[in-house]
This record gives sequence, C-alpha cells and structure tokens, in this order.
Amino acid sequence: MPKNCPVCGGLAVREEGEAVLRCTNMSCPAQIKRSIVHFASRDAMNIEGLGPQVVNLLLDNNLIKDAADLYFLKEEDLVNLPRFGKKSAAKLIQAIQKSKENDLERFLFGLGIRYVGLKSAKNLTKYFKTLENIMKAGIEDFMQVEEIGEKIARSIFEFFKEEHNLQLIEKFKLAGVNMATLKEGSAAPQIFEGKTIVVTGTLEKFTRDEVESLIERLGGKVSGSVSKKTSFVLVGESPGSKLKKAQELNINIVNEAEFLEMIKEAENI
DNA sequence: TGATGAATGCGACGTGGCCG
DNA sequence: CGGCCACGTCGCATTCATCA
Repeated sequence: MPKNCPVCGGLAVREEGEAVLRCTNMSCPAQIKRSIVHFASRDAMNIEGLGPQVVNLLLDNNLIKDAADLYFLKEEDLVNLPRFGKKSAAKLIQAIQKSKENDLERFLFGLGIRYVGLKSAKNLTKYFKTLENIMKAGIEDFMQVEEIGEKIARSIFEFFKEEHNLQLIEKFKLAGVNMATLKEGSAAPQIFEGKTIVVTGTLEKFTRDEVESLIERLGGKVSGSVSKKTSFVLVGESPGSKLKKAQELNINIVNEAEFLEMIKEAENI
C-alpha cells in the first residue's frame, strides 16, 4: 500500500525486501539533503568539513540548491553563518575547490546512483573510461562490467535518462569539476597483484584514504572485511575486531613498519 | 535453481578538533 | 573550557557470484 513521505508528502515506496520507505520525489528536501551529504562524503568527493549539519545550514540559508552549487560558494557567503569563523570558512572553500580535481570514479560514486557504491563506480570507470561512454551505454553494456547484474545495470541506465540528472551534470561541468580518469603513474610495480588486503586501526604515515589508493595503485584490492580470501591484514594503532578475526582465521598480520618495507622493495625495482 | 560464502552499503557509536 | 560536529570504526542486512 502506498504511503506518503513525512517530509514532502510525496509518494514513498518500499521496494521488494527493503526495510525502509524511500521517497520517490526528486525534489523532496530530504532527498536533496541526503544527496548533497553523500556527494561530499569521504568516499565520494571527500570534501572535508562538509557534513550533514553544514549542508542543512547552507540549504536553510539558500546558499545552495544542489551539490553543484557548492562550487560557486565564496568565503563571504559563509563567514556570517553561525559556528563559522574566518578560519573554517576558508578551510571549507578550499576543500570544495580541491575536490574538483577528483577522478571520475569518485565523481560517479558521488552522483548517488542507486546500487552504485564505490566499488561499482571503480569497475564502471575501468570498463568505460569516460563519462560520455557511460552516458551512452545501454543496460546490456553495463552488465558486461564486473560485479554488475541486471538490477544495477537498469538503475544506472534509468539515472542517465532523467533530465534532472543530466542538467546537474552540465552544471558540474560548468563549475570545472574534473570528470576524467586521472593519468596514474602507470609505471607503479604491481606488487600486490591478485592480493586482497584489509586495513584496520590508524596508521602513522598514511590516512586511510592514502593507504587504500596506494594499495590499489600497486595492483591490490582493498576490502572491508576479513575472510579466508584475505591475503594479509595491515594493522595500525588501536585496531578493531578485524585483527581478532584475522588471528582466528590464521591470516597474515602486517604492521606499518613491515608494510613500509614491502613498498620500499617495490620502489627499488 | 537453490544454497553458501564474500563483499558492499548503510546506520550507529565512541573519539578528537574547532568554535564560541 | 564546554558543546558540537566530523571522522574512524564496527555490525547488520542485503546483494552478487559460484557451484553442485
């Protein structure tokens, strides 16, 4: 039976097997907010300092209407907002501008296409190379991509048919957001080729993001959970339950110093 | 085609840094 | 110095791939 969205009153649906209702109205304020927060989140465009509360603040003050508007913000727009000083305003603007240089996979993930997580975004980018190719592709094409079945393929296809979404992408282009895959230092030796690596705890020399992209550049896969397929677990300061699980399953455990040694060898080759 | 295992995606909870 | 917010992490539910 149909229900209404508590925020905008629009039609809310519960998809087969899903626990929660989801509003189908593209211009529902709650949906807009969610999409912007997602866009800014760490695995997407990684805009530091832009969390849910700040997004609310910007929306309430009519400073933005969608994620693309972020790129047209200026420091003076922010300094008078509550809890914003000169320092935090400057930092946020800088973080937003820096995010323009992200590669296609982050941008693609940031668009918030249903069922497309960071992993699928990566696979899509690898397969299609450019946003144009993705926008031209059909359902059958998407299903050729690793780990993408019919459900996800259909979802992507539908997304790029929406006029509203196409307009948003145009706006991002206008703002100068990079949508190309970055030329990676293709000479990187693939020392982690075929390996699945899990990271837990805080590292001294890398942020989580840095070490994950490093592992990928060196040919490895980063996973979030330990299983018997895991090649080794990289353990930092105050590790979580993944360490225990690794010990239970007898998976190799590597500390930061040992990891640095592994990379060093690679760089010398 | 059904069962199983692995990984993704999302919400929830504790810690550290910045504003006032 | 106190409160608030983002960050880092974990656990649960869901989904996909694989194999008999």
